[in-house]
Amino acid sequence: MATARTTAAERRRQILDAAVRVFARQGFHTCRVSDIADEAGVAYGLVYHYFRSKDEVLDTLFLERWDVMVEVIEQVDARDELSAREKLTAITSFIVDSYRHDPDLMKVVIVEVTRAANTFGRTHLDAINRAYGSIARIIEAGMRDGEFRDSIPPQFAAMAFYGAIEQALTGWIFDMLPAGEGAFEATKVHIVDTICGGLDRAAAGGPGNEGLGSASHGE
Amino acid sequence: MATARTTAAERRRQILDAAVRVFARQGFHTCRVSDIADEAGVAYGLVYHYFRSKDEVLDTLFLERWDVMVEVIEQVDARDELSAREKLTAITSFIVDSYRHDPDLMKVVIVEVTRAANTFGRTHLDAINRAYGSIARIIEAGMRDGEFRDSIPPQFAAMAFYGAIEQALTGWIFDMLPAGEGAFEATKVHIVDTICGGLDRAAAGGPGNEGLGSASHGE
DNA sequence: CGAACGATTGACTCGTCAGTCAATCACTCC
DNA sequence: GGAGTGATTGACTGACGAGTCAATCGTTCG
Repeated sequence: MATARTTAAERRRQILDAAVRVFARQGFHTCRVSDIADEAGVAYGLVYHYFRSKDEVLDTLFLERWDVMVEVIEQVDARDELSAREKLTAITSFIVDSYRHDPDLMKVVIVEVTRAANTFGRTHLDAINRAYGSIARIIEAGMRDGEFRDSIPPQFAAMAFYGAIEQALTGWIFDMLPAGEGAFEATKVHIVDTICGGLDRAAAGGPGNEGLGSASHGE
Repeated sequence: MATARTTAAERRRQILDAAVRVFARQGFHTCRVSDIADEAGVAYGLVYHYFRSKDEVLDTLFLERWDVMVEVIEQVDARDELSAREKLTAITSFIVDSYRHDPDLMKVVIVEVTRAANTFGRTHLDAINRAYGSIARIIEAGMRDGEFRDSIPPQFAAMAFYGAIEQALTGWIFDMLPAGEGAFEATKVHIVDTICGGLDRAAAGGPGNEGLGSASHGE
């Protein structure tokens, strides 16, 4: 179908997309390669024509997404007109929107790689650390400018910040936190508000800046 | 050896302790039951004399520790003389000290169960949520008393708080954060400082209360 | 001493998959 | 048309590891 032709790239994508659904539904360790093939409507062996191993499928999925994220973080950092808090807001927005846009993929990235650093993430620790590092740099700059207090190590603050985001997504993934359209925007504000409230030199009062446009999306 | 007698309870413990070491070293999914038996210096089949399955070994390890933690959290909450911030400090202190006291066990609890909610944690989601709930209640009370701002949902704040702790431990586990004796006490302060700074109604300035004694320990 | 009973042993069974590969198909180009 | 090339198929293999179980050991107690 679809014009006598299905390109190699399309087939590969088809398998990757099926893998996302299967990993999200059954988990990486629990599913069989045949489940991926079935979901993609493709023969077992074809998966091995496009990927060296089951691991490589997950690796590809993770890196595809993570690289986009790291790049977005770095682009955000480069926008000199933004305050540190606005930068963190933009990053939060991008990640939450990534989840809104494709919850299955983010579930796989987080549950199977990021939060599974022993099994898989070990391979990707560098990639993960690159993200932490970029965030830490934003926070550090904020401290230098006097926007943030400097009594907390930037590296730790970055982990707390990213941790809060990941925690929110995890809460949605496992139904521990109410999801739904409304929750997304509200949570963005809460994340930044919680973390920055603790970083801001001045203090108190309501949330700082809201309604900042989100960073442009991946695909 | 050891006086003709090794009681059933001791043997069981011996196997559990070996399992902690093996799980911490190789990961739950990667290790074989025979690895546990070998590490314990015991025959393969004996593991099945004391436990129904490999899973039950991990379950036991997790619940033993988690139950202590939940109980400590509830005890801390009951101490009316403490402010909400002091309660959070006590909880942070307990968890960080748990890691200091037995890093392998905490690594297993966090990496293999808490952070792997898809595989295993699913079974333990209730237990995990009980902890979040107790923390949320402490934060909610702090809001009622005017100690904390009430613009953030307590449930979310609890996740951010626990998330920051877990993130710090994860950082130590995977060498992403400097560990070492000094780091433990400093990190306790940073965790509470980061989160409460964002929760405190008033603001600014240095960390609030330091040097609060930690809650009494498990065993 | 010698049942009796639980602790202990480790070889074995049995199911499960990841990965292989020889065969077939479909398209292109001469 | 038909040879060549790469995509596609799915039965098969080989390894691995959880859990079983019949046999042995050691202690206790009559």
